[in-house]
Amino acid sequence: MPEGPSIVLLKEQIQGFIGHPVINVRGNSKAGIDKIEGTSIKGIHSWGKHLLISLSNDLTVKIHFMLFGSSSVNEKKQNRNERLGIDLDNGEINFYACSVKFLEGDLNELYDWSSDVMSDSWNAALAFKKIKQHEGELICDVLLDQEIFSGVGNIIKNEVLFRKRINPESLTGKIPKNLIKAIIQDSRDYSFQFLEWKRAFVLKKNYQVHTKKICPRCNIPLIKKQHLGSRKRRAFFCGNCQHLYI
DNA sequence: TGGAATGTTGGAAC
DNA sequence: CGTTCCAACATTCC
Repeated sequence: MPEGPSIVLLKEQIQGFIGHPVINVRGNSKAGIDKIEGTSIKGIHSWGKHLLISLSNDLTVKIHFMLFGSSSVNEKKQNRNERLGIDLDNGEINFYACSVKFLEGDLNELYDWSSDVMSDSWNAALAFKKIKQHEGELICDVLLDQEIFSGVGNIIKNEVLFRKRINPESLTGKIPKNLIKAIIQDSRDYSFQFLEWKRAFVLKKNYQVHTKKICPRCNIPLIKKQHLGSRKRRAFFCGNCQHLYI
């Protein structure tokens, strides 16, 4: 469940555990999860693809799902070992195949919430400033930069570039400023659209280009590049209606 | 059915 | 010493 909106959805689903005591801690994580025992849940936050569970002992559990991670709330997955399971007095949350780490100290010092496209504190003007430092990079790489667009993943990248009609191989510095601003705006708008489609279990059927073969605008074959950019991620795009700026 | 993917880190290699 | 490359992680889907 890797991209930012999926983490926001999970965060919503476990809000009811805030303020509740931990009854038992399970799992094969080597992060020292016994530190969770005897605490209660103080708060639940997210930053980009990070799920952050703050505890009453002032530690925060940071969950990152990487590519394959998953979770289940108030049930266990069959035939799977939990990486981390937390039993509360009103339910349980289980995490599988994810990275578990502990953070110490004030989250506000550790995270810049204004770079999270899903955050109330999202700052589009700041994103624009940061992008100026990356004008020599391809736009497909810049959109995946978690310091600029925290929470944007490969699906959101492909869909936003299609929606804004920009070829992923475009050189960032050559894209007109108004279009850079449009990309920044849509990275947030589309992420919230992604959230609502995911919530309604209709995300995948709403992909326009990601994993698709035909351009829904031009009705011609899409281009698929397997390892595009310095991040070497899959790109799906239309060579006709997505303009290349070089 | 096997290969690849909604991702990141850390260490080796250059 | 900076950068770039690669393995590792480990599950689901087509």
